[in-house]
Amino acid sequence: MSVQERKRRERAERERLIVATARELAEQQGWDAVTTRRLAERIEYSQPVLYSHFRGKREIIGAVALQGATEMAAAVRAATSAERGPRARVTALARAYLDFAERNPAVYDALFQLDGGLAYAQEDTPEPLKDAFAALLECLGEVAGDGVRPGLFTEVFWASLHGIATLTRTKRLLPEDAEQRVELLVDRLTVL
Amino acid sequence: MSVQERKRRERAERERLIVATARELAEQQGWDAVTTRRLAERIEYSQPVLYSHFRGKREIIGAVALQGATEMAAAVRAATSAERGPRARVTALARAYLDFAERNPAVYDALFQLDGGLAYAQEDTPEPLKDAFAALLECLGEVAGDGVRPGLFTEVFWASLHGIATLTRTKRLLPEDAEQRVELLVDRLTVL
DNA sequence: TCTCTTGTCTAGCAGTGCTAGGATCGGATC
DNA sequence: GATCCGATCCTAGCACTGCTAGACAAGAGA
Repeated sequence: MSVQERKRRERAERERLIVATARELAEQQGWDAVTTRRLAERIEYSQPVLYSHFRGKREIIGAVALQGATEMAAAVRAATSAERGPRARVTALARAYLDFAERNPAVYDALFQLDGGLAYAQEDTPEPLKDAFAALLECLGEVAGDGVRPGLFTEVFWASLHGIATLTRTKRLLPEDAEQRVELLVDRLTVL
Repeated sequence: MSVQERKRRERAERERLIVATARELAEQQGWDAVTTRRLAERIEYSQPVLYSHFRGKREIIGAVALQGATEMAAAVRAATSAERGPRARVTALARAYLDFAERNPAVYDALFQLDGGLAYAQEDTPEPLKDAFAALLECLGEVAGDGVRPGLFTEVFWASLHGIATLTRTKRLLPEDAEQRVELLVDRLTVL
C-alpha cells in the first residue's frame, strides 16, 4: 500500500508544481503567455499530463486564484491587526489590498478578472474565497455605520478598491495620486 | 475625381460596417466569438480586407470603444441634465453609468477592460475618451467637497462605479442589492 | 515470467491572428 | 478600341492556441 501512497504524494507534488509554474509564468509574462505547451515544457512533462490534473486551462487559473485568495486574506489580516483604531485599520486594509493587486497582478487577475470556473458569492463558493471576503468584512464591518448592513458596506468598499486597482493597472488611472485616492475613499466611505 | 470620392465613401462605409458588425457580434456572443474569420464572413469579405482598415483585432476593439465612449458620454449627460439638485443628478449619473455597462457589456469591456490600443489619461488620449470623462466631471465636480480636486474625486467615484459594474457582471457581486449600493455610494462619497 | 493496469507520450484536430503572393478588375493612356 | 498599370481582393498558408485519441512502455501483482 505504501507504493500507492508514494504515487499519491508524487501526484500531489506535481499538481503543486503545475500551479506554481503557471503562476510564475503568468506573473512574468502575463496570462496570455501561459499556454498549455509552455506550461508542460516548464514542468518537463507533456501537455496531456496537465489534463490529468485539471479539466483545462480554466481550472488551472482557478487553482491559482484560490491560492491567491488565501494569501490576500492573510495579507489583509496582517496589515489590519497591526493597527489600532478603526481608521488606521481601514487605511491599512486599503493599502494592503492595492499593494497585493500591484505586486501580484496575474494572481489578482485570476481572482477577480479572469474566468477560473469558480463560484463567487454563493453557497458553493470555495472556502478561500469566502475567507478572503470575511477578512475584509472583519475590518470593514465596524465602520459601516448605523443602518448599513456590514456585508453591503464591505461589497461597496471592496468594489471601489477593485475599480482603483484594475483601472490603475490598465493605465486608465495614473499611479501618481494613488495615495490621495485611498485617503479620499477612507475619509468619505467609512463612518468613524 | 468623383470616382475616387465614391471609392473613399464606400471604404468609409465598409469600415463602419466592420465596427458595427464586430460590436454586434461581441454583444451577441462575447468578444471571444469575434474572430477575424467570423467577422470577415459576416461582412461578406475575406479576412485580409479587415487588415486594410485596421492593424489588427486590437484596433477594431479600440474603434468599438471610441464609439461606446461617445454614447456613454451622451447617456450620462442626458440622465443628469434631466434632474435638478446635485444629489438627484449624481444618483442619475450612477444609475446611467451602471445601466450603460449592463446594457452594453461588450462595449463596456472594449472601453475599460480590454486592450484596444488606446491611450487613457494622457495628452494623446482620443477626444471621445476625454469627453466621456468630462461628462462625469461636469456632474461630479460640484459634489467633490472643499479641498478635494474635482478630477481626483471624479476618478474615485468612477472607479467605484467601475468596480461595481465589473464585479456584478462577472458574478462576483449579486445583482440584488444593486440599488442599495448606488445609494450608499452617493450618500457617502459626495458632499452635498 | 507473464499478464494487465496505470501512466505517459506522440501525433493530430479544429480553431486562432495575421500575411505573402497571385489573380482580377477598372480607369487612364496611346 | 486595345493596352497597360495600379489598386483591390482573395486563396493559401504560417505559427500558434486548447484539447484529445490512441499507441506505447513501465511497473505491480499473480
